[in-house]
Amino acid sequence: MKYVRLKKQSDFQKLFKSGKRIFSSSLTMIIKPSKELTMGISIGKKHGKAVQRNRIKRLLRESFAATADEWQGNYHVVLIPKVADEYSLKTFKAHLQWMIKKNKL
RNA sequence: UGAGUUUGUUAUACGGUCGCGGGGCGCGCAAGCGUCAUGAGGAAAGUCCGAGCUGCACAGGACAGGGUGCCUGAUAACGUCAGGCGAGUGUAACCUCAGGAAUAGUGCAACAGAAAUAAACCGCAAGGAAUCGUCCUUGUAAGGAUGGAAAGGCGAGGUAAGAGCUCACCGAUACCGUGGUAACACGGUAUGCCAUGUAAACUCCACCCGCAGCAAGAUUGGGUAUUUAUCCAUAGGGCUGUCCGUCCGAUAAAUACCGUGAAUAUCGCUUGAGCUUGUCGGCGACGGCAAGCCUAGAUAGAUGACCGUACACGACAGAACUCGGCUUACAGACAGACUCAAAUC
RNA sequence: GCAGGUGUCGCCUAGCGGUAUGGCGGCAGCUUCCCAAGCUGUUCCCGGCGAGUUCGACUCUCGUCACCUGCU
Repeated sequence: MKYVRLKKQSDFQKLFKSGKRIFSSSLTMIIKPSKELTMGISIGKKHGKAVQRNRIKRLLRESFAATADEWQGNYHVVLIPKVADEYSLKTFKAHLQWMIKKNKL
């Protein structure tokens, strides 16, 4: 399944106001039903300097692309990583799959 | 051999599979698909300086305000760089320095100390007095004490005691000569030295600076026509604080036709004071000439994941209009030059 | 990307070339049967960090670090 990047500031604002929040130990996910599957990433200065932040974004995009086929319905999705010492692709991927299965999205 | 100073270069490498950005080529009406090469730094950082570029009037004037400050050069420009001069630390290589003017003027110098720009507390000496464990007058500034700083330092002569009062040496200032483009250096002569520090206090002198920034700005975001209303020419507005000068009318509503993405889209956006190599000029910064090369351009913002091989097991860190510097962060590796110490020949 | 500002006791602040002020707080005492309130005394900073100018720097200058705000 293909997905589109979520870009507009107003879309983010809508999700933060009225979206449903799902938590795991490494991620917070905000979702809302829509016509197609869109994904955005929110990452702030508390996650480190530019190099660190870029790396987290890459890992999240990679893991979302890998799990995109498992989605049953179409949603707006925003991923927010939690602050940690180390970030790895495996944990992000596993947690995403777990969240999708558990909530039957 | 040991210790140290300094200047450069480099910043994991190679191969395979999947994935991302823009580009070329091919297919396709289009969406897109295939393929080819290509895709972060020495600091991309801090935004501390200087420019280009864009808008404001064609970028103007005066005052205010800000900056720079040994000399000569380099450069598009600079608060940068190079070479030199002076001062300071270190045995030395080397390193550091906002390094103009203090008789144009004003301010400040706490505490201590007799006194802080002004002189006499203790002293030293002469004369006088006396109630004889001292006091008064005059001379003096060597010594003591205070301080960051006390009328240049030290030695000799001199004197009642002293004092550049006199002299030698050192220092300072002025003039002259020589060398140097210059800062300045060296030598000579004179002045007994009217005299503190602070201008990163105000200030003076010389030179420089218009203001804003790519979220600048351009095209489209509605345009055109007509009507009405409001402000209005000694007004209002524009790019900065004020003044001069100069330029221009502005805003809102209704009707008719075409148009409908609005923190967006397209441009600005990467060929440039560009890079590499050679050569010539220059001590050098740098410049001239010739040949070759095209080397990210994103816009929620592209470099990652997995596997294999090698070793020193990989630091600081991610372009956002573009350059020239400065500053700061940084695991290491390699190369050049120099200094000191010890030993040997 | 660009522009501007602030760092002083545990917390909030004043001052600005000569070892730093006040309040809240902490501690001790008085008061009370006990607590609170009140009163009295006392404690707590060497100035975000590193240099320079100066006799002397929290203050002036430069660099640096952290935090905050604005432009959309």
